[in-house]
Amino acid sequence: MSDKKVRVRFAPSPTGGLHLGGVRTVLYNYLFAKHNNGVFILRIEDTDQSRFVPGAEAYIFDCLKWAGLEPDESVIHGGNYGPYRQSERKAQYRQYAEKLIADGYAYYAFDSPEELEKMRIDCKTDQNPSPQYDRFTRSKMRNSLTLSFEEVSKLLSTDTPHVIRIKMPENEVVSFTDMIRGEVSFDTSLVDDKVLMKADGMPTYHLAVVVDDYLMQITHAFRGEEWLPSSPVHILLWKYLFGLNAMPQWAHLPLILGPNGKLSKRDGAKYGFPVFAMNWTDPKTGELTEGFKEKGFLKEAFINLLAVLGWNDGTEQEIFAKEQLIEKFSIERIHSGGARFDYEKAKWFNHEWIKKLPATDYMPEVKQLFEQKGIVITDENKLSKVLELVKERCHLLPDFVQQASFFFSRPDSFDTDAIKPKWNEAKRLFFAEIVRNFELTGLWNAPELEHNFKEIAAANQIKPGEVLLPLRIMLVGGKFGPHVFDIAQILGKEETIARIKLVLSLL
RNA sequence: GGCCCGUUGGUCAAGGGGUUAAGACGCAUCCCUUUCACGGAUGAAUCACGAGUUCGAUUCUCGUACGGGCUACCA
Repeated sequence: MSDKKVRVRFAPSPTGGLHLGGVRTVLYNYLFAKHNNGVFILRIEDTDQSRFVPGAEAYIFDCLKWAGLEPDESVIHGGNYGPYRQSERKAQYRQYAEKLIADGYAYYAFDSPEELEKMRIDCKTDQNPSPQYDRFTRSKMRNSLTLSFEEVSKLLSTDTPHVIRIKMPENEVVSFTDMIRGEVSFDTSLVDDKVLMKADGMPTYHLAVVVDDYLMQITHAFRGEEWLPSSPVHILLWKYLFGLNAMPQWAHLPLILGPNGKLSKRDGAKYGFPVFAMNWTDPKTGELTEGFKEKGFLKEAFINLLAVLGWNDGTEQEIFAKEQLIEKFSIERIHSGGARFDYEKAKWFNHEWIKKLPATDYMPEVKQLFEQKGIVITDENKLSKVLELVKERCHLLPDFVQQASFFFSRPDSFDTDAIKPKWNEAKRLFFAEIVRNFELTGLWNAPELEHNFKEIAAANQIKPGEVLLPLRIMLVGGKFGPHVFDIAQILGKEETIARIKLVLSLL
C-alpha cells in the first residue's frame, strides 16, 4: 500500500458556494498529493438530482483556479479514471449493490416515503427521538427480508420503486485507524441500514464513495469530521466489496467553526466576513454571498490562513508560501480539535502578504478597484510606486482606494476642521512663502522639499510640527498617508502647489 | 435521547510526566514616528473539573461537565 502512487480526491457536490472548510479540504488534499508526488483528483458528487444547481460545478473549478489548487484529474483536466462526474458513472453502481444482496449484506426495501414517515412517527419516543431503519425496525417494514421470495420477485419484475439498503450486522465492532485521531470504533448494532441505491437508480454517497474510491485507486481519503459517524458503513462496504487491504487510509479533518458551531454562510452574513472562496450567486433566489476573493484577499493569504487553521509545522513560522506548505505539510501535525475561524487574524494574514509581495502582483486588481470608483489610471509606473508606498497600511485590497486615491485625484473634501482651531495669520504667511519657494524649486524631490520647508519654518519661528499637519491635510485631505514630502514628490510640483493654494482659500 | 469526536489565555496554537506553559491574532500601555501605519517593548492562563497512577501531572487512565458533529431515498 505504501509503495503505491499516492492518489487523493476532493469530492464536492455542486450545490452552492465553496466554503472555507471545503477549500481547506482541497488544500490538504493538494498539499498531501504534491508532497508525495501524487495525484490530486476532483470528483463531482452529483448523485442527488434534486439538489442540482446550475453553475455550481463551474464555480468550484473557478475557485480552485483562483486559489491555485488545480487538480491533476477531473472533468475538465481529464485523466484515465473517468468519468469524474458520478452521474455519468450511474451504470456502474448497481452491480455492486446487487453483489451485496447476493452475498447477504444488503436487501431491497419497498417502503414508500409515507411508510417511512409513519414508522418514524410511530416509533418515536422520548427515549428515542429519531428512530432509525435498523435491525429492530427493518423486520416491520416491507423489504426482501420480510417479504417472500415470490413477492419480492413480483415487485421487482413490475418495476416497483425500491431502494437497496445495507444490512448492518448485529454486535460487531467496526474499527479503523484514522490518520488524525488514531483508532476509532463503532458498535454496528447502533448504526442504521443506510440506503445504498436510491429509487431513482442513483447510488447514495455511501455506495458511490466506496466504489469510486476503489475504481479511482484512491490511497488516502480526506473528508470533514461530519463524516465520521457514517464511516462504519463505508468500512463495511469496503470489507464486503473490495477487501480492507484495498481501502484508502482515512483522515477526518476537524471542522472549521463559526461564532456558533459549524460555519454557515449565515454566520458570514451576520458577522460581516466571507465564508465562500469567491462570490456566489444563488441562481434561484439571486442572493449574492460574498467571497474572499472579492472581499480583497490575496490567494497567497487565503491559502496560508487556511493551512494553519488546524495545522502547523511545529515551529513559530506562520507565513508560508504554497511551495513551503507542500514541502512541510504532514498529516501528523493536523490538529484533532475543531478551530474557530477568526476573521481578524485572516485579515492579518492578508496584510502580511500585501506587504510581502511586490505591488505589481496585485496591481491589476487594485487598478480595477480604482476604476470602479471612477479613477482611471493611465500611469502604471506611478501606480506601482504609490502602492509600494502605502501597502503597509492596507489589510484588504479595497483599502488601497482609501489609502492611495488622493495620488490620482484631488480629495472631494479636506478635513479643515483639523487645521482651523490652531490656524493663524503667521501660518497663512508661512504657507504663502512655501508656495513661492516651491514654485521656484528646481529639484523636486522629498528631501529637498522637506529641507526647504523646515528652513522656512525656522526662519518664521514656527515649529515644523505646527505646519506639517496642515500641509498633510492640504495634500491628502485627511490625517493619514505616508510621509508628506514623499507624497508631494509623487504628486508633482504643479499639483502640490495647486492643492496648497486651494486649501488656503478654504481657511 | 443515542452514537462519535473534541477540550492549553477572547481566538489560532507549541509543548505530551519535572518548563519562568513558546509564539501569533486581538486588546491595553509605552517607545519610535510632529498624521495614519510599519517596527519595537511591556501586560494579562491556578493548561474545563474530580478521582486514580506516580516521588512528581497541563502531559498517562477513568469518570463528570462543557463544546461540536451525526442520527434523510443530502452530501
